[in-house]
Amino acid sequence: MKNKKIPKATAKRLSLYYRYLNILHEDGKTRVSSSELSEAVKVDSATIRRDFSYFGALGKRGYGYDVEELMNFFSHILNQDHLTHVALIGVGNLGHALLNFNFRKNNNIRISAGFDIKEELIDTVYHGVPIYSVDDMVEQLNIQSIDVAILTVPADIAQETANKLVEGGIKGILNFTSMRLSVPKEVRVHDVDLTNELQTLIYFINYYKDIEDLNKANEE
Amino acid sequence: MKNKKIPKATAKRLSLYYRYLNILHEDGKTRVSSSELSEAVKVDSATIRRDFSYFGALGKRGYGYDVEELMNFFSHILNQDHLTHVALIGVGNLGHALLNFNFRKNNNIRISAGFDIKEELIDTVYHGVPIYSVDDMVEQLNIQSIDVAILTVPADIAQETANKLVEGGIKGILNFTSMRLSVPKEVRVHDVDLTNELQTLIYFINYYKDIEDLNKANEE
DNA sequence: ACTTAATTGTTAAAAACAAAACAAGTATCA
DNA sequence: TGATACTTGTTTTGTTTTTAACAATTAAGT
Repeated sequence: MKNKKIPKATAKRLSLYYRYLNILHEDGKTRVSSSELSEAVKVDSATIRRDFSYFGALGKRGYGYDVEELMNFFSHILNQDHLTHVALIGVGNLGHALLNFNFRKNNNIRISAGFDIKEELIDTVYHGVPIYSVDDMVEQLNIQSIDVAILTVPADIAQETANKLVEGGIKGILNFTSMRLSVPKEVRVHDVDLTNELQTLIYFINYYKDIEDLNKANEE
Repeated sequence: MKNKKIPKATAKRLSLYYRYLNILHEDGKTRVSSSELSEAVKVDSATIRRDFSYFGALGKRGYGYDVEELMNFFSHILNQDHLTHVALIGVGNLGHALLNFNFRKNNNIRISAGFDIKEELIDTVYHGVPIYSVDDMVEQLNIQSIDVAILTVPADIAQETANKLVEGGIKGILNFTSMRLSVPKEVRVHDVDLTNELQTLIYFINYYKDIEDLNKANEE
């Protein structure tokens, strides 16, 4: 297996490309150019071509890319043929929403276990997902050989819960808590920081307003 | 008002810094060094100092930063003294969770209106937030002078809904849909792509596994 | 067959970002 | 007060990412 180094920035766009290729395929399109795709995914066409080229010559000059071929290629790259079992830690408001969320539209991802401390949740089944006690978490993670966890617990127990996840042999954590986690370097953490996203958006809006004001002021 | 250009990457970290400064302050800490903060927020200490320095000399050599002073400074930068009204478009599973989410812990953000098409939701109040019909959205956005929207509608109506938001004078959209939106350049969109986040995490996990295998293979 | 228009893959340049290194300044303590 | 240890702010260096530009190639039409 060829193993050129794929830049992080490129890797983060692969899933997006794959999704839009699926849409094009469903719409019956057979070919697509980098500039067409660029309009859809809002990524510069040169960046798209560059991204694709890390995986070899996938298109044809003067023609573009074959939608189905490219889709199948990315399907493989993104492990669509292998089912990844995911655990949901903390079945509160957000956890609940994520259980119901369309991850299953991607048939390579399945939330196969939930964990919580609330007695009334333990040993129940939500949306087809059994909920266990956090006390049994390390054990269950091992038994079910789960290696990805979605963390949606309160901030004050985020780190200790992460420690247990590591103990349970987890390889990746999608961290929705407001805390930054300390984990061994072989465990990968992706932060989804909703408060930060919203605050940053607001900052940018105000910042750009200032810039516009400044531009007006500079017309002297 | 001084208006040096703040790099995008720096801007995205400001809210995180602010949050941790608050935690330190609550814990009664009066001073903090860049290396201490670095451990907490998982950002290189040099990057922290560089980030801070865009706003001037905020610390003291040989001492560090005064927690309260720095916190107040960022509070101002992040518009904590000004209430931003936010609309939630689409009160489904995820929307529901976000209504209940702790944005109100930040006293500068308030979700002040929800919009949906489901008759049973319209004219009700969830968690203190009134839900309106999407038909009245443009009107209400104007009346309530809301300029930020959280978009949690199904993919197939994402773009048309975004168009209405633009019509309603929205300045920023936090986009939870799986679609990339076309909006005028003065409107800012931040994408929170949950499927992408999870897929990317899985990709990285497998990718690094490959790298390790490769390293072993290369021991020849 | 030839011409024209289209589009890739890649090279080169630019921009953005991160990290290392260190001089300048400050605190602390004997 | 002087010496030592510490920590910032900034300069320099290195890395990553984006974008522009264009030669090479293909498709399609005449």
